[in-house]
Amino acid sequence: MIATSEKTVREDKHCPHNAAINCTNCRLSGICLPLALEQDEIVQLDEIVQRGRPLQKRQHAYREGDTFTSVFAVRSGSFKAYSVTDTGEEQVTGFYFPGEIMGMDGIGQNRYASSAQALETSAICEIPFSRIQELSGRLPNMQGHFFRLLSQEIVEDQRHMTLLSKNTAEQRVASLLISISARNARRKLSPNRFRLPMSRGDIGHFLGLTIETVSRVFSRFAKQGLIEIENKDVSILDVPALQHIAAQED
Amino acid sequence: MIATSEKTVREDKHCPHNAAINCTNCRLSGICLPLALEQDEIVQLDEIVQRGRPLQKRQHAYREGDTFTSVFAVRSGSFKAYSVTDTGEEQVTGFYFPGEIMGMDGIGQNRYASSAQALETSAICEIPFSRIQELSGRLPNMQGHFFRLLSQEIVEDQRHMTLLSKNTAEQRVASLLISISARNARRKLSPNRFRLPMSRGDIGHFLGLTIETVSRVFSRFAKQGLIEIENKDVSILDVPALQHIAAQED
DNA sequence: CCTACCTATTGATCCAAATCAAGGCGCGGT
DNA sequence: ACCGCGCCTTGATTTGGATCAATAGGTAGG
Repeated sequence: MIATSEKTVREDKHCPHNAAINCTNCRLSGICLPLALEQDEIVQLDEIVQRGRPLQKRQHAYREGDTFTSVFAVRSGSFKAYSVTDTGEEQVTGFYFPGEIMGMDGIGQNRYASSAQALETSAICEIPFSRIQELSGRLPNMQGHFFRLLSQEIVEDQRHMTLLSKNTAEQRVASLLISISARNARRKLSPNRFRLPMSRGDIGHFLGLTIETVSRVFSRFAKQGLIEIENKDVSILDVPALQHIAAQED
Repeated sequence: MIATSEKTVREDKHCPHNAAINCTNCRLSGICLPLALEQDEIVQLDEIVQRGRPLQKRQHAYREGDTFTSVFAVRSGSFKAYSVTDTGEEQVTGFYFPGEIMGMDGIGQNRYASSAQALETSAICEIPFSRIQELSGRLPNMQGHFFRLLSQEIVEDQRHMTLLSKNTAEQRVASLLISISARNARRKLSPNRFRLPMSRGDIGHFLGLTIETVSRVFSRFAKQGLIEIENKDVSILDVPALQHIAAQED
């Protein structure tokens, strides 16, 4: 009932990464599911959340086509969600960082519409959807929070459509850097210096660009003094300039 | 509490288009909200649905930035949902036909993320979201149906992202024709002969193409004998060929 | 019925990013 | 420490669709 594929997480109380973690003491509670809940409601949520052993790089939390059972909160590390087209090309539909919820595209068809793969060693919280529905029936805050979460994903996807349909390569890359920077800031990490967990290819498959174009844009930004980039480590030197580019001004 | 903008629909019991319409006898009940509900549940839904006078072409059901209050079911006619970028360009995020629900992008931020404009004289059912939440708390079917609706919109948006990022102009246009054809079939209308309610520009703004490219692709399809097109009236002559193109085979 | 404007078609040219191609270098494995 | 394979960068060339441009057709208003 819980496991969906050979690589799904399993309980493992002995792993130090899992010890004594619950929603109440989790440092992500301010940006994750508990956000909208009262203290006693968080306790109820906590009871249905299943915490597994860490996933290694390239392991999947779920796969496109698997029967939908749960949504997943990222606790540490990062994921890409992607689907594969008829011609075998990969479309990355999103990146997920700690505190963010993935897997909601599976609700409608009872199977996941995308696969979620760890970009580095990562930990997740699995939340069985049947329990969420049950809880949502009793707790209006929970129901409202989930409606909002789903709606926000729609809005983000529509923004991404606009990016893909209207923006230049430079605008797309700048937008991604700004987005990752902002999400880091939300988690009290440096917005100016971070490591990109995904490959150039992943970025290209997300932004609708080839790997060569992504690479060239990074080089150009570096040459212009907007960023420093060495491999996957980025420093953003001129945030306003990047924001300016991303906002397609001029 | 109900009205959101100067152009929002108003009750008008004298309009023949509205007479004696409710969810139980509506011929769209098989594809609209009542889909997942029991008979007595439909009656409860019916009580919160507000039916307005028809909207004329170019009138809006709601506008980007308006405070979110309701979602809308299309009863007749058609709509485009669109948002405007920083540079004033229009991105069409979707087309809505009878039986389909629009406005769900407003839930997350309490304001609509897009505007919905009638492409022809159209009628809508307004459903206050606060009432939906309340009803969803009591009726698990209703809650489940709404979760599914939201999730399906995510899946469709992600498919559209893939279209915008990977497909050629011909594949995009073929996909749209197939999509409209399939939605007509669902409403027991001809899948082979229909009128496109939107302009070439709207199609371009939806598919990430210029108006010229859309026009050229239509001409090319006509020359190849795949469709006949005269202005907004289309006949699809070779469905399998179009599906083949849309599925990006070859 | 005519006029004026808006929408669509068609042709010519241009350009941003894709594709093709060739090294370089970083990292995991032994 | 070294090897080897993928990943990344950079350069040369091509191309699909954008842009620029001109005309035709449809329709709402007078």
